[in-house]
Amino acid sequence: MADIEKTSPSSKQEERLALLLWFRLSRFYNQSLRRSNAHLKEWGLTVTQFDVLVQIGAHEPLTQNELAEKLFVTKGNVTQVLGKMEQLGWIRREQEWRKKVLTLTSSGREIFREVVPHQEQFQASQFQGLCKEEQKQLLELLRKLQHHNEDMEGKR
Amino acid sequence: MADIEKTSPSSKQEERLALLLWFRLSRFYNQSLRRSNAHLKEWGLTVTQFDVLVQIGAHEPLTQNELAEKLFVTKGNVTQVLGKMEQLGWIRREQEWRKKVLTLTSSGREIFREVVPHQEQFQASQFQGLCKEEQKQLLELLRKLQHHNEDMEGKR
DNA sequence: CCTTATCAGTTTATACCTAAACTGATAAAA
DNA sequence: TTTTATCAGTTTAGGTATAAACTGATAAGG
Repeated sequence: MADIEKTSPSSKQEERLALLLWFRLSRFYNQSLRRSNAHLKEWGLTVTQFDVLVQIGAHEPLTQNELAEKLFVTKGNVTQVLGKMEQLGWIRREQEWRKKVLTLTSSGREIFREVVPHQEQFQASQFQGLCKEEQKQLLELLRKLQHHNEDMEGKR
Repeated sequence: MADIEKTSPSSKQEERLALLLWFRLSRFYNQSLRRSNAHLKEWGLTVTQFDVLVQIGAHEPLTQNELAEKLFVTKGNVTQVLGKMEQLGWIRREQEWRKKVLTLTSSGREIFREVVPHQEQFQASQFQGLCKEEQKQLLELLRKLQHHNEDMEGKR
């Protein structure tokens, strides 16, 4: 990983640090994602589907647009994912006003109740390399990054 | 984001913290990814292609398998991505022994030299919400997570 | 009332990524 | 030798994601 330094010997140290941070972050993220998918396979669902179940389960009823915002993905993506999940009988989409209202079916709720605790436990195991204090530190650093970038977004 | 707490009122605090960490991490990661892609569009390439250029540029010659390991993706994925990049004339694949040796073409090298500094600068701007000290902290936390999870991987 | 804007969701084209099965070649063991 | 294992890369099927163009409905202004 440290070989990134070979990339561009002329660049400033801070810039190299940022590139290194990005590589590490994406490595950890992708590793975790892959593992979570493998873990959730036991219940026949994917991380994306899990995320959708969590959001609808915690906030129903909500619209597709709201869901897209919470998941931080495009509405086009939500359309696709929900199509599949509706077909599987986990969620309902009901036209109401100019929006579509999302709710869990009983089968969706059952999966939600069963899987969430397992996934929470699994996710905890992924972060066990850090003690509780460090986990809070990480959370705080991520929060700062978020805020800063949202501000930048606003200024454009 | 704090609404995750509503998900499962019975779960232990540490487990909820882990789920929260995961949501924040994935949010920041995906946001950064999207922005990087938008930024790199100016030069007509994607983050994945940039990563490939960086790795080949810094380590050539290397094989597809080595590239897959460095990028932490599957070899099937590498096959696909390189197919496109070969077609665009940025890289060369030469059969040698039982492996394929990857090198940059002159056009690939040119892009590499031009884009890397810009992307480094851009990436630095993404982490500007943190001071240098905090950036090092974040790097260290990610390193710890990595190590812990690689150990777990080994034990299976 | 009619026109125009806005808004929720869909579609399309394209790229990324995985797991798992497969191909073809080299190497190792019998 | 013949068989078997291993190894690098490819293929396939399926899921995830985007941007951008589109549809159809409601709302707002003239």
